[in-house]
Amino acid sequence: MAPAKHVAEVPCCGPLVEHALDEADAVALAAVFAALGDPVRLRILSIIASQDETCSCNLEGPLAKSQPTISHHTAKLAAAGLISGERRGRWMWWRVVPEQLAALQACLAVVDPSRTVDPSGLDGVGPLEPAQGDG
Amino acid sequence: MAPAKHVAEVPCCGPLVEHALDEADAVALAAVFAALGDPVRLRILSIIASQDETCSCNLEGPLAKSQPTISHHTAKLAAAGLISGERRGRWMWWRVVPEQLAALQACLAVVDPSRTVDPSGLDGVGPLEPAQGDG
DNA sequence: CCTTTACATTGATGATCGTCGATGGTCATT
DNA sequence: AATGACCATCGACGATCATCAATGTAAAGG
Repeated sequence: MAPAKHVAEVPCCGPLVEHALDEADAVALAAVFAALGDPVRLRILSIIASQDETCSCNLEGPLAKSQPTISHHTAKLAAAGLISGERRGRWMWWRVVPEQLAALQACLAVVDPSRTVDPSGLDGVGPLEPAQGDG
Repeated sequence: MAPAKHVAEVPCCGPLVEHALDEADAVALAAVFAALGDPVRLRILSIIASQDETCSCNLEGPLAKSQPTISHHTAKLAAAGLISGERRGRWMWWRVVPEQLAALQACLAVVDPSRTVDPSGLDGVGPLEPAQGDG
């Protein structure tokens, strides 16, 4: 089958705080985030990103998933444009697409200080404050 | 009873390329990304982020969704720690949690340029056109 | 206290997703 | 050519999700 599956694009090249997202853009962007919304895929991406290239056969072991499941998840990540696969002999080698991750980062950019946001609230914004209130 | 809900935290304070994600961390992180994996929630977050505070009543109109649906989505975003709600009189006011977005950004941090990323293979993949002035 | 307004919750339904077993195709080896 | 190894796809099942109608709960006003 042709590997020319539709690769999801990140439509929001700027922070989403600038303006309300269009519906079409929201659908496209949500598809990319949805690809990250699974623990198995997140671990796959993590494993691939931690190395230069990763063979599919190296994913089944650590993730304790069957081969079709791994293939399914890698296909989803590839459709989201987060990884790109290359076939070397019998093995499939995956690598991350840094540009796509960078694009997601841009979408998650919070409002800059120049914007009219109460500075007192953003002053102490640094690491993650353990503000969990379950108790 | 609403505040008793467990607010998801981003366990991965560093880039996920550093090492393979643990399963528990992957589950927690995936929950946050899954909250962003829906177009409606993405638009809700966008609308809230584009303003200082947003009333729930201002969301049903632009999104063309029923009130329970909006409430459901805002609750999910709040459970993911992406927004935080405050009740002022009869209205519910939502605002983003910049720390959580910043934490997600950190997780999406790609490997720094010093690492060996072959740009030749990424030349033709670039969905991101740098020509995005947006202004 | 009662009415109105606004948000949260419940129950139900249709759709999507994650997972696996089975099958087919492609490449390397013999 | 035959065999084995490896990956993608298909079909199916169970689980989760998104959505809405109806109802409950909390706050503001007379």
